[in-house]
Amino acid sequence: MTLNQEAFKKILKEQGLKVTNQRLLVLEVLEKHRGEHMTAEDIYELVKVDYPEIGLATVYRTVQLLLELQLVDRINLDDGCVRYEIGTLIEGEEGKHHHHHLICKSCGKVWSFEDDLLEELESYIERKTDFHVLDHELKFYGQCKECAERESAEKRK
Amino acid sequence: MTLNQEAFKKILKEQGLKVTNQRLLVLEVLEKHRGEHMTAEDIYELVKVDYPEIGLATVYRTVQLLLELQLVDRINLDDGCVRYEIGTLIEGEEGKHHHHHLICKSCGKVWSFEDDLLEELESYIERKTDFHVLDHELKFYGQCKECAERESAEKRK
DNA sequence: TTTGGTGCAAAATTTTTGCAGGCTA
DNA sequence: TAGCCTGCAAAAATTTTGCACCAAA
Repeated sequence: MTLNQEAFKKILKEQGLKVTNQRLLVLEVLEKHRGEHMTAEDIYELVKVDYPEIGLATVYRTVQLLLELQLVDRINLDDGCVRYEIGTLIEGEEGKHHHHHLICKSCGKVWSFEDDLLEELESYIERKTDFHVLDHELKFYGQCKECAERESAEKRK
Repeated sequence: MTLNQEAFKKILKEQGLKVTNQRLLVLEVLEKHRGEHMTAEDIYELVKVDYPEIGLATVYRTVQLLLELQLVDRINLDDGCVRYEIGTLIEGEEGKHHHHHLICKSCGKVWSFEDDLLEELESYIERKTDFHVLDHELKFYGQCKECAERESAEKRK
């Protein structure tokens, strides 16, 4: 049982929510797959290995809960399903420390990109508009090295 | 018949595609609602006013086509449906000139925000990684002025 | 014991697809 | 006329919901 799991239990109790196996297991799967972008179905399949009686609806309800507790981020990679990724808050770091996503239009693979430049843009928005920024999501679409090379090789033929 | 419609016809013909009423009407609706974020269903309802025999499947197929021709942008406001917005290319301006979206977490309203700061970040990514950036989508989540005021008024009670 | 949580199945939503017929070029 | 395009309906895919039962506090 990891420290994160203890922290999660504490958060649940503080919110008057119940600690259940299903909730612990969903969080555990997300933690073990940190940095991946998992659909509800992905999580469901992995939890089922240790806990076959879990239902898909519970996974949906649990990720919704984790989202509200701000323990996971929701990402949409435009492939028709919503994806979830564990956040950094649970590790004790203060403040959100998001990364951006680079999505290859050819093969669909996704890379992460760390950057702080948006803090600047967020404070600019706060100054210029009446909008209070809490969070952001930034995706770059383009082409990865492999696909660029493959396509230029195909052209040369 | 607007100039844009003529330009669109030309593009279709250049691509060996057929000019149909349905395609012209979908584009026209998107143009008349420039700056809005329309679902396929929204477009369908509006086209039906002038052309009741159109089918929803045709709208889906047409926005997909417009996307491939880079005449519209796809946006996902995390409300469960994909939205489309006419781009700026069709007006003759060269290069993409995207705007970002400010999404209020309380009321769901969406504002646009013009900015060029991301060009810088894009070229930084090109330098630092093997990824060739073609496009981006940036969303800010937060709270609009009205919702912030309403919530602080509710607290004071 | 009480209340919230879960599993299951059905429903709801959004989007895609197959096919026969229609329209553009 | 030939083949792309369309409308319709069915299918697919994802997510939500109702309800009876179960388990945590």
